[in-house]
Amino acid sequence: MIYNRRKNLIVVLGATATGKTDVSVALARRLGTEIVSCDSRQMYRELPIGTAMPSPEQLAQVKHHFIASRSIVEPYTSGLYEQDALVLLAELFVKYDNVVMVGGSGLYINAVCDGFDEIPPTDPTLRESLTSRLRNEGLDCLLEELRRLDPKYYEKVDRNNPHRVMRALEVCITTGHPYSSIRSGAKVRRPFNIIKVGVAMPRTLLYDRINRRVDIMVEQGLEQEARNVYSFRNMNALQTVGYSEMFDFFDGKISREEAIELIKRNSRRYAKRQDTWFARDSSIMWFDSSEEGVADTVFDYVAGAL
RNA sequence: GGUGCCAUAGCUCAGUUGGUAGAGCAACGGACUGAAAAUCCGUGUGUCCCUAGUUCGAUUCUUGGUGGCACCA
Repeated sequence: MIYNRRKNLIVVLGATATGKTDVSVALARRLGTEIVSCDSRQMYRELPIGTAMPSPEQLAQVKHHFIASRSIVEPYTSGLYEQDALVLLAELFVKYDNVVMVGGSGLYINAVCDGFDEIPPTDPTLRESLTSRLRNEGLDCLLEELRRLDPKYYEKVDRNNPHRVMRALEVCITTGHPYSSIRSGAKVRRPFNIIKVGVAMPRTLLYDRINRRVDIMVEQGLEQEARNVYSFRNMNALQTVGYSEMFDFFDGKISREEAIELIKRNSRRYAKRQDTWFARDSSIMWFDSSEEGVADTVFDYVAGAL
C-alpha cells in the first residue's frame, strides 16, 4: 500500500505501570487521532481489573482499538495480532496521518514494526500433541527429533526451554523445512514511519507503583474477577499474572495474602523482563514518567519528529 | 535501676573448635520471530553493631559501650 502523504505510527511502550496509558491518551488527543492497543492481555473483555485496562473515562476520551475486543475462550497469538493490527492501521491511515499505538507486549510490538517471517499459522492439534509428548516422553525426546529435523537450530536453541523447542518442531513438521531455513530475521518494511517513545521511571518508584496498583486491583474485585473465569484457567489467556496466583489460592495451595504478595512480585519481575526486552532497541526515545508534565514533553518530541 | 538473652545480606536466620561467611525469601543481570503478563538461563549483592584488648590473625574469645527483647524491681 502506498499513501500520498507520510504516515506515522507513534508507538508508546514501556514496562507495566509506568503510566503509558495516560501518556498515550494525552498524545492521541493532541494529535486528534485514535489509539491501537498493543497489549496481549487487555484485549480480553473478561479481564478488566487484573490487566489494568484503561478506565471508561479514558476510553471515552479517545477511541481505542483492541481493548476488551476479544474473549479468553478464543485462542489468539502474536501472529494473528500482526495481521489484525496491519489491517486496522491501513484503515486508520486513510483517515489520519498519525496513529498512536500503546502497549508493553514487546513481541507484539516487534510483530507490527518489524514483521514476522512467513510461516504458516500454528496448528492447535499439532501443538496439543507436542504438549502431550513433552509430558509423556520428556523434553529430551523432543530435542532428539529437533536434532534430526533441524540440526542447525538444535545447536542454537535454548534446550531447557520447552516452548522454543516445541515451536521449532511445530514449524519443521508443518512446513517440511527446517525452522532455521525459514527464520531470516529480516525486518519487513512497513508503509508508514515508526516513532518509538519509551515511558519509564526509576525502579524503586515503579515497584512502589506496582505494589500499590495490585492493592487497588484487589479492592476493585480482582478475586471475584478471577473466580468468574476460574473454569477457563487452562486457556492461554489466563496464563497471566494476577490470575494464576488467584487460582492457586482457590485451589488451597496458598493463602489469599500469599497470592497477593506473589502477584506483586510477579508483576515486578514482569516489568524487569519488559525492560530487558526494550533495552536492546536503540531506536526508542525514553522519557521519565515520574517527572511533571511528561505528556507535554513527549508531545513536543513527537511533534518535532513528525 | 538490676539480671539474662540477642545484634551476621534488603528481610528471617544459620555458621565459623579463631584463618574475613551461607541458606530461604526478596533483589539483580540476561535470552526470546505465532503460548510473550508466556517460557527459559545466570548472579551473593556483606564495616559479621561500635570500641579497646588478647593473638601472627578476631565476625568468633575478653572489656567497655550502643540498640533491641524478656524477666525482676
